[in-house]
Amino acid sequence: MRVQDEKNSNSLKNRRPNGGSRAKARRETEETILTAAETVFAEAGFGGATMQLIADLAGLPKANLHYYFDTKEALYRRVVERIFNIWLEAADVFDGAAGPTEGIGAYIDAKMEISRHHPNGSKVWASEVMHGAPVIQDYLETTLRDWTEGRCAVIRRWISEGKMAQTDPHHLMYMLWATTQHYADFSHQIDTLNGGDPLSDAQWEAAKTSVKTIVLRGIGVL
Amino acid sequence: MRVQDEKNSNSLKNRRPNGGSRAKARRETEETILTAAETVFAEAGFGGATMQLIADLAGLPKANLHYYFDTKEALYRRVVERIFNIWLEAADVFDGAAGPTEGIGAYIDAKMEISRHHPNGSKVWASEVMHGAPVIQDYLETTLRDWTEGRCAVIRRWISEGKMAQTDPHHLMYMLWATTQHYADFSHQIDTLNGGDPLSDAQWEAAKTSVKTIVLRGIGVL
DNA sequence: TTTTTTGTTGACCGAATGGTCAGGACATGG
DNA sequence: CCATGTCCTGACCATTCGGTCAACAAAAAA
Repeated sequence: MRVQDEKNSNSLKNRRPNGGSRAKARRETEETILTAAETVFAEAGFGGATMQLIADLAGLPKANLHYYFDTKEALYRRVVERIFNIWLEAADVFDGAAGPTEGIGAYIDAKMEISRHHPNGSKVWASEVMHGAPVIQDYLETTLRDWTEGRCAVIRRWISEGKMAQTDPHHLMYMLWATTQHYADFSHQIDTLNGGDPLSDAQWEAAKTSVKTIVLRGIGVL
Repeated sequence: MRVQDEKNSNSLKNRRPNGGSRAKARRETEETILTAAETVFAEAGFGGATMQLIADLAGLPKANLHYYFDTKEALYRRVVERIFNIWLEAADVFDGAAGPTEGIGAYIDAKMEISRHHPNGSKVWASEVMHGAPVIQDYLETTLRDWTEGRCAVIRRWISEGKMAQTDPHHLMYMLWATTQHYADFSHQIDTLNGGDPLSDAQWEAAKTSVKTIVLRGIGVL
């Protein structure tokens, strides 16, 4: 419900715009489908999304989607994996930081940027987790768990070194995730409370500053 | 996908357990259906939920659901409205507070309690907003907007009275919503990172304390 | 009791959906 | 040129879903 009709206009795919190789064209078509799928899954959820809707948005016949992705669930899985990887990239800025001011501050900035530029991905991820992670449960139990424990260890070290206040690392992580991703997942609500307009550049900067200020002061490093 | 089969066991509804009035029985049946619907909508999303699944969980024939609620969308709307009202109740503790320590602290406690005891409701709300609020857009533009502006005015007053640090009220509200609702919406992820177990009583208390500590210190009232 | 209103239900229907398939188009390699 | 494998697509199918309906049961009203 929503996802405007794209049958004859504004499709993501212009047929054969490249003289490139077969493999390249394949990769581009896959990317087109994945992007369209991400949008539709984000706007309608897995159950509400239809292959026809995705096909229309991608500007391809429905049967073509099944040539590249066997099933709706396989396509969905690829979309979620794609997001998960982008999401993990933000970890880089966390690592190698001298202390919480730099590390957590940069992490907030990075996550806020992702929320701004990949809101659909964030929504699909949120929806997947909310529904019990039927597709990516293994990721949660392996990659995410390891990643989380690693960062929590860093936080604990910062605490023991007196670089920040005594704080439960897990709940701090949850607060960071929740707050930053909120700007993607609840963007519609935020826009509505902003008079119906998306946040401007300045407002995004203000958001980042507000989050960083409260969190960093909240862990005693301001 | 999920929502275990409840066709022959454990149904929410025991047929005619009351000698009460007609109106009372009606209210009870409606409540049974609404509770079942809330669970199914939370676990499967609007598109993934089926009337049959809700009927099975409620222990009623599907046709009976349509006697009480005309359409799936009408039933969904009632579920969302129900949640919205519970969610607004938490506003009470915000009002009449002498200052941010008391008001915001109590608000966090109240919202955390809701996340703990109405996780399905919170998930349905989150899902609705994430998908662009097709059903409750009017609530966002009227009730929620008014409510938000009211609290922001209070926060601004506290700031001008020197009771808390200079803080953007909207972004503070978003942080409160995001952080507290995260414990409901992402409970599956949190449980997974908790070794697969739900948070214990003590862990819930620790969560509340952590959130309150960081936020209150973050706005300069600790 | 009889009548009327309210509640209950299995069977059914049209529409939509995920997925299939046979055949055609097209590029590549010989 | 032809042969071959890749890519594309309209038409089609089985299943499922939301919703309807007519008949039935139960309670209230008369």
